[in-house]
Amino acid sequence: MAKEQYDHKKVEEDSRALWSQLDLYNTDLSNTEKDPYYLLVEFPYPSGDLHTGHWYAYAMPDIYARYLRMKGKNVLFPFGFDAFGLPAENAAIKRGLDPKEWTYANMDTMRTQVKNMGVSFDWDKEVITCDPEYYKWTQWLFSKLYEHKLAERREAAVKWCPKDQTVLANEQVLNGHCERCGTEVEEKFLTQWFLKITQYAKRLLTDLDPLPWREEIKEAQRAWIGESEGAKISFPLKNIALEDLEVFVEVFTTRPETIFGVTYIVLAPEHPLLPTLMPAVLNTEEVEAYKLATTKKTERERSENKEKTGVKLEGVFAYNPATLDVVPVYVADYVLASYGTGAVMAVPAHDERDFEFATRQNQLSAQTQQHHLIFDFDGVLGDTFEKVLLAQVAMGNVPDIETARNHVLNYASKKPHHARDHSLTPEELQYNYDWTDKFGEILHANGIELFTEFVDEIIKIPNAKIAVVTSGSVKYVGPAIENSKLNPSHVLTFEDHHSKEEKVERIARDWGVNLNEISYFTDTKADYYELETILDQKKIFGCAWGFLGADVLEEVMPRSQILENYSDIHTVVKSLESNKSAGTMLSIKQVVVPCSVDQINPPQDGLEDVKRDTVVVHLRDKSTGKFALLNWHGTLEGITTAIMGGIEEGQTPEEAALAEIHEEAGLEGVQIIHTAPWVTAAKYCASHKGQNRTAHAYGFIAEVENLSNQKETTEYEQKTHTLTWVDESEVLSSLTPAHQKQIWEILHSENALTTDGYLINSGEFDGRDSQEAMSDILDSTGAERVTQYRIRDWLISRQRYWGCPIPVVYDPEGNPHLVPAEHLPWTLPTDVDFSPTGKSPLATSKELHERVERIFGKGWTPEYDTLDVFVDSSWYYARYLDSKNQTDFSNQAVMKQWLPVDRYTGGAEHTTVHLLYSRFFYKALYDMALVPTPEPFIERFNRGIILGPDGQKMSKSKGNVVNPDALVQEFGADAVRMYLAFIGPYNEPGSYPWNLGGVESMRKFLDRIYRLSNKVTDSSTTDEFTLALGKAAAKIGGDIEKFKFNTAIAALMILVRDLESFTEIPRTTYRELLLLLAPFAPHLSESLWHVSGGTEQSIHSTVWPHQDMSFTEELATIIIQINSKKKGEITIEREATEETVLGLAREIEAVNNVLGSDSSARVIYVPGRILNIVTSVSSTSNCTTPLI
RNA sequence: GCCGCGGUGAUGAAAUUGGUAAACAUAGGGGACUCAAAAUCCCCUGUCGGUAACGGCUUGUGGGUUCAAGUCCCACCCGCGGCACCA
Repeated sequence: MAKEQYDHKKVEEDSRALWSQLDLYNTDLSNTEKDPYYLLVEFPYPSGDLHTGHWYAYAMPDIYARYLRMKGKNVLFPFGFDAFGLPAENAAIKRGLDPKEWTYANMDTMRTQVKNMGVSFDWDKEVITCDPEYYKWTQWLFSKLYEHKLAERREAAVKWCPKDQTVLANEQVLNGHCERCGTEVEEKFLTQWFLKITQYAKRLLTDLDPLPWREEIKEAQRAWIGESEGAKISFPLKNIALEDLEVFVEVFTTRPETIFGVTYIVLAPEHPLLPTLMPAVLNTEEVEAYKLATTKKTERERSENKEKTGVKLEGVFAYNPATLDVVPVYVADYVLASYGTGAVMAVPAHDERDFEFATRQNQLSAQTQQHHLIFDFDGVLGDTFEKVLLAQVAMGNVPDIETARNHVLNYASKKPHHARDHSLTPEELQYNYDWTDKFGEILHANGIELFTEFVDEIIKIPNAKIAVVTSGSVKYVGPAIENSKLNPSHVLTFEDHHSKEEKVERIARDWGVNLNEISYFTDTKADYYELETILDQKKIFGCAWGFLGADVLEEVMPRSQILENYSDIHTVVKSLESNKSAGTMLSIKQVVVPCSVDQINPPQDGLEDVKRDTVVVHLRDKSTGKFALLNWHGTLEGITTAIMGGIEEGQTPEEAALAEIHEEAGLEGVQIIHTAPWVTAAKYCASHKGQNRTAHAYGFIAEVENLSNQKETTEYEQKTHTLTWVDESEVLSSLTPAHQKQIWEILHSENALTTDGYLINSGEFDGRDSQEAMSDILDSTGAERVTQYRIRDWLISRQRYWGCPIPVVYDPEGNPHLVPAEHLPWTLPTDVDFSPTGKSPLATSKELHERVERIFGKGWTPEYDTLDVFVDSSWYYARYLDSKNQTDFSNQAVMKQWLPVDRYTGGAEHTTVHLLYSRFFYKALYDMALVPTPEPFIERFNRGIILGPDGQKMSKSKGNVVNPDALVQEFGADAVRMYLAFIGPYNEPGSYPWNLGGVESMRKFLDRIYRLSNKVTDSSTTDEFTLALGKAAAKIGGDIEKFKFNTAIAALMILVRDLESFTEIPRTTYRELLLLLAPFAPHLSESLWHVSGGTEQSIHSTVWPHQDMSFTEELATIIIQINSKKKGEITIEREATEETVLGLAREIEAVNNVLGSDSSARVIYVPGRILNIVTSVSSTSNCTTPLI
């Protein structure tokens, strides 16, 4: 009589002894009779302790390995150690241990622990990367890569971990921190070894597509490789005199079609061209300071600082090959030196980052350079003069206005002379002013009003320092100044003989500002000419205030525009500068118009396409905050839009907007408060005109003070639409046409416009689709189409000790040479100082130096760096196939049979590091005909993470670590394995909190199977048992193949529960149950196998029960539904006809009622599944109990 | 921000790929055996109404397609993961 519980310690010991005696898992790789299957787990770093994660990593694939063997496969399931790495070295530094001894001792411990899990690894194939037998071949493969120009030594900016005192590969830097220790990485410029993974970027990408991996793994790799299609465009550079510098900046862009919108060029601070350009740069100090500041910043600081910084290269310009414009050149660290060409063409209108930079740059220049305003009226105002002249006529001093004007012109003819010749004495000048004296009193009377009005506006300009310059005619302006809001500090008084130069210099001195920070408003042509030689032309604002030279000054800025805008100096500057691309302010020029197609009236084929300019105005009622919308009637019934209409000939968009508000809403006195930054378009068919239209829309937000003086609109307007007011939050959802929604969104966006559309402001390409025109634009600019990758070459040098020595030596001239194959393995010296100094520990080895000189000659020196450990692990799966081979890295014949790996399981953290490196390495070997296939792994499963019972990641500091050893002691290895298998699906990226009761419940389940042996008899099996076993075997087998161990165990539980309901179980049935249990609980199943049968053979070398197909035809449960609600069920042969089922279903009262009362009832029958009766008659009657 | 994956009871999770939602467990409740406890066995356990038979509702939210939707389509919300100034 069996006991209640099994003795897991004895069971496990006995089983292990048997397996070792039978040498069960030593795979014969040369066996060609059985189908080979290569199951690979990521080999561990020998840290010395085995935790829950290791159990999960090895015991789960073991279920599959055991299952596959039972299915008759020749399974290779090898194990080894990724034994080079920092912890060994740190143990050496901290505790004075020998890294080698420490590592080998840890491996001994881990081997025992792994064996206690009952994992069926083939230890015979074991690989240890720090073993010279292994790293000899790592070195040999490195040599091959070097010979094929895939390994290269070069100087580059590299990531440096100050804590680990070594460089890191890009893949080992997470968010600017060292992946291993979390220390913030620094940037250094060093000569290091690289593997040219970038050459394989394209193939790593395309070969990914057919792999049956989970999408998130493939996506992660794709993102890491980061392919983008674009073009390289060359911009010639010019100096301040716009002479060619014979230097070209090449930029990379993915949107070459926006080249007409380029307003500046940006170079990365590390751009190699920069030193060449410096002689042409005027502000060298500023540029050097910026470069220094950025190189001091860490990568993290650079990207954390959201504000984009940069400096302009004064005196250097780039020539846009498309627009033939000259644009400024900046140095800014938002451009990365290591990507593309390290330079970009900035299109602020259509690129988010350029937009940010340009906006910020414009804000800065507005702040720093527009603060000092000078208004110089020379004492006379043009409009005043007109009034004065009229007054003179009226008073009879002159007969007519013509005569009056001639007096004035006579005066004026002397003015330019006096302005240029400052040798005139005040006495001499006095003569010229006699004429003006005559007008003095009248000026006094009439001039004040206009001046005061002007000053009132000027004074509102925020943060502006204002000076009003008066001159000899101060006696006329003086009273005006007194009458205005100006105070004495606003006024500087000069004599007429003072030149403009003197004036400006004094202003600068008195205010303590730079000349280039002064903006000058003047009113005369003469002043303008003279100022030109002193001030930057762009800072002079002629406003045609004076009565002369209006023609010239109006060209600079029309007076009407000044009047319109002078309350906002930023607007003045912006609109002025947008006309001059080389100005201080960066223009933001839209070249792509997003275009939507009207859904209700789409354009029709064969009609003429007419362009039309329209306005779309969102009118806001200031008192309620509601917005006006139009509900259209007639043919446009159901459409809701904002106020809208066409722009008539000669109208500005603003004028049109105000006119439409008047027409459609009957409102006046409306203010435009916001203008959409971008023009959008819609295509539709104007069927009444028989034409297709492309409507450009200028969006506006306008505001109305009050609705009290709203007037009736015309009858026509009233008929076509109704005006409604809605809350701001409802506007977007109320608008019906997509284009209207788009305008609303653009009115509220402060971003660049990154969508596609058609081109404007693009010369000959205007009107063409931006995507379609791209290739023609490329051709016209002589651009080169290129594909760029984000991935960088793999930096493999490490300034550490415990790694594979790079098999390179340097001749006395410093040139690298491979260590010849006969000297491999190029062994790691032992006489070294481990302490991390930033220099490689190998440099301290006397033995290494002597070895090099002995072999290669005097003056030759060794390479001191060791290889990144990821090189070691990039090919270990090939070594498993012939791990003891002395003459080759593996075995070609065996590789041909066994590679690629059929299924590779591991952690998600290796997706972009180990997995990508391995694929690259393997492809490189494939190209050298060293491995048989281009991809190393057919399937890749990333396992989930086991969390602590608190749902947090297990860590010693949190005290939530589950120790598997203690659980194994108490419940046995099989229970721990099964609990892990049951916790959830393995091949999903989830995470599972450890449930403390879980292992115990699994143990109880195992005990139930153990106790079931009490019921075993030698009676022969019945169909019932055969059917149940067959079903379970198929289900469990299928689930194991999919790594859905949780549902496999559920099926096993159901089987056990069913068997428990019998008082007697046939021996064959019980033994088949044990077979199904074997992959999950290898020890217990082995033990029970022998107890119940007495065979000498291991259960793990027997065959998985197959489902007897003659028992698969079974009854099906058919669900009877009325209107898709379950009313009962019928168990019947799977193939039963509709009539049969319906006949039986009639016995359900509800069904019968329906079929009796509703002759139109429809019946849907899916054989083996469902019978659904669809009726409009409600089946209120209660249904009877289900039938058989 | 972009990309990917996901969202189902108190919890881990199932669901023949469009066909009985919640299998199998854990936790909880009740019972049997026992002087008692452990062990073992049995029953209940999505939610609302009802003593019950039974009925209504329910797979993040809102729509849609369909005889039928956790599963398909559209919009949105939330969580996790990857990339992130990559032009």
